[in-house]
Amino acid sequence: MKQKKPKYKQIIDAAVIVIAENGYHQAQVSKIAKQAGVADGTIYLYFKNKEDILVSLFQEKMGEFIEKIEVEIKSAETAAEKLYKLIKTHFSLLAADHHLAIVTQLELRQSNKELRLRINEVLKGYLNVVDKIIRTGIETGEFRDEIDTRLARQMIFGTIDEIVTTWVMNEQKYPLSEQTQKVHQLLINGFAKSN
Amino acid sequence: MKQKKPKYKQIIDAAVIVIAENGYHQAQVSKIAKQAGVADGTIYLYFKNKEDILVSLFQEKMGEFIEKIEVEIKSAETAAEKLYKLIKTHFSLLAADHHLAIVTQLELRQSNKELRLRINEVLKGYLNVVDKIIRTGIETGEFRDEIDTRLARQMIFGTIDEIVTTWVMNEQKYPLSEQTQKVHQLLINGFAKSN
Amino acid sequence: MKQKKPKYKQIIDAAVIVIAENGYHQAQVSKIAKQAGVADGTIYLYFKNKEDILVSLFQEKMGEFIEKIEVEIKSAETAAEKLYKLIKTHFSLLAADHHLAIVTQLELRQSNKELRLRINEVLKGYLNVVDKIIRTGIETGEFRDEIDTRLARQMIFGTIDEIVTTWVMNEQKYPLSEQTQKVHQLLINGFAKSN
Amino acid sequence: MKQKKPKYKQIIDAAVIVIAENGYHQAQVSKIAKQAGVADGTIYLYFKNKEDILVSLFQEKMGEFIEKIEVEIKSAETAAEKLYKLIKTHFSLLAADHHLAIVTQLELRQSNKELRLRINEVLKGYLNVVDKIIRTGIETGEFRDEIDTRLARQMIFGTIDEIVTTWVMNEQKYPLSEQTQKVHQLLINGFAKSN
DNA sequence: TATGAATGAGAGTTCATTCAT
DNA sequence: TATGAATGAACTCTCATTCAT
Repeated sequence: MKQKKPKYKQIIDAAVIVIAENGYHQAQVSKIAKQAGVADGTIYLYFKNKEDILVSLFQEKMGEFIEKIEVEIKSAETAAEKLYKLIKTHFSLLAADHHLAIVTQLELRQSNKELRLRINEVLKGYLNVVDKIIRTGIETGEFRDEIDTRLARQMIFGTIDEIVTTWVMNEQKYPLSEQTQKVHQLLINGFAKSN
Repeated sequence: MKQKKPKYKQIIDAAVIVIAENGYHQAQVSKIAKQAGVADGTIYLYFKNKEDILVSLFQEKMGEFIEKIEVEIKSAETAAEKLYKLIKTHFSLLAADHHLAIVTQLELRQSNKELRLRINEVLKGYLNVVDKIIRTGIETGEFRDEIDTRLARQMIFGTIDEIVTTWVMNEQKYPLSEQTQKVHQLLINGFAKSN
Repeated sequence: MKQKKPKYKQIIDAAVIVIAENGYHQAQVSKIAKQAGVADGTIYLYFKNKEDILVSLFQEKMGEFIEKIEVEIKSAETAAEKLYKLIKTHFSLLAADHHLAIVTQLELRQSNKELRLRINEVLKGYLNVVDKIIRTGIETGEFRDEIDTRLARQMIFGTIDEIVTTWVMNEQKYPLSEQTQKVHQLLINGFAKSN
Repeated sequence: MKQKKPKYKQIIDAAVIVIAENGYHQAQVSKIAKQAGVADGTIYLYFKNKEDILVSLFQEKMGEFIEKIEVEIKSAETAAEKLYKLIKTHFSLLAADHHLAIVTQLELRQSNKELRLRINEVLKGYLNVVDKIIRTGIETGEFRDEIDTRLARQMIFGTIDEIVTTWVMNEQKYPLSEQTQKVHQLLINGFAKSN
């Protein structure tokens, strides 16, 4: 059913806008339909239910997100460089789409436990990319080999996520990308062998 | 005035249990009242409205949380030790109260933006404690002095929070406290001067 | 938008019945919906809220009321005859619709001040009709020209209203229309030039 | 039980003030108690329930009202003069107590049917005074003897009541007493034999 | 495919009254 | 007499989803 027809993307984009501008709990299906320029009932020709819109939204956007990050990372040689590219791309992509930043950092977190579990499923793709960088770093000897991959991944994701969330909550007043260097330094120091 | 009468705490403790066991959106006032052993109307003799219960809950619990952490930290000499104590106490307190862990890591985050802003106000007390440790570390020369305090604080909080949340989402299957040493190592490496 | 669709009138008629039979404070929206044969939510497709049902009810019914009275009055020549028709039509219309009589004389008066102010707005249409009769009478020389129009209008409306209310409170045990002649006589004597 | 102790009157006067200033539906028992300077529970030592406060209020005030009117009327010779005194006193007493005017003309009418029936019981005392004047007028030959006493009484009461209510609704902007002469004229013309 | 009118379940909060002190 | 903490019943309105057209 869920075909990648124009209307499918149209509805998802409408959902991002409506949620960003009205907040999660004020994003009624009828509002999304209106924003998308379709009737309420039409939504249900493309999505099973409201939750399905949100999960699909996250899948679509996170899919693009991961794709772009993987492209960037490929061109990097060392694990440290790859981590740098990951942070930079993560920051850039969200800084470039304010609506999306609000939706992923603030609004979608208000969803119930069940929906958040499904979102976490999608998030695993991102976390796998992080894991790969860490393992690469250990294999190449850049990172200390007693590092616990899961903890390292949680540190990377937790740090980046917290920084972006604070930035969104402060209404994106300062440039996010400029923090890349420092954040990268802090994280790398945590992993790297001391020389 | 909202005095710390027995019934006040009784209702807050009931709220923690009800929210943890039923989820944020299924935690009706009547359920909390029943759990607390009072009539629905009695709730409103101690709290202005439902939101007030939740903010008060967070204030009370976070207050105790910060108090206990500050006691532990005082007895530590170095900034590194203080950070160790902070992580250990944070992990221990949540590991010791499964209900509270669920409520703070998962359920309370489903609240709307307004309530989350008020919760963030309370959270600032915790973040100030972290800040103090970082500044101490810089002053004593344990930490590199080019460290950005805000980013370091976000790294510490983001990392700890992500670890605890994952742990709660995995239904607290593995011991949290045992991670203290490794987490501390990762973070300290990020801050410490290399020798 | 509030179009005069069948369902709009259907709900208003249901409201009259429910309020007359249960009383103002026992006329829950769900009861009105049931009586109208629609779902609770449907009410809100046609009315903004409960108060809007009541104001609309009064507007609709008073609108018809005034229309019918104006038709009757037109065919009368003298001011005295016009007044006679007004009283007669007023009595007849309420005597013909017991439910409506109860609602307008007893139940709707229990509404709060704000709603009553809005009802009074609607009532002005009726009072204007009365005023016109009085002014006509003065102009044609039937009525004494030192008469204070406002007081005369208050006498006419106050008298009619009090008579109808008493009649409703006495459970409409005696025929209302038969009083027309006497009431008219009393009022006209108040206004007419003595010969 | 209902002894005329100071506290009994104290509570009734508090009720008048609270209802006048807050409106019928915002006049909670607790507010009346506070205004009277007693505890909520104390109210129930002097009144059976909330309705009893309102009926008693009406009884007390209407009692004084009738007493004063009867005193004034006694000194008048003709029925016409008696009617004049009645109107004048009615207007004066309400003009002298703005709170009471609001309560009797606007707020108490929002009570439910049952309470209004009990209030009407009390009102009968007033209506009897009116009746007596009418009968006197007929007996002395001042008034036409084909007059229907009930209708005449309804005309008198309806007219006066409507005038006072409009005056209260217009926030008592113009002097009420000055209308006495004209109102009296209108009514008397209705009843008097033409010469 | 597309529409949009209709559905109906579900919960926070107030306040008159009681009763142990 | 006097207190005031505690009680608990009661109701409007929203919004995801359906289905006849």
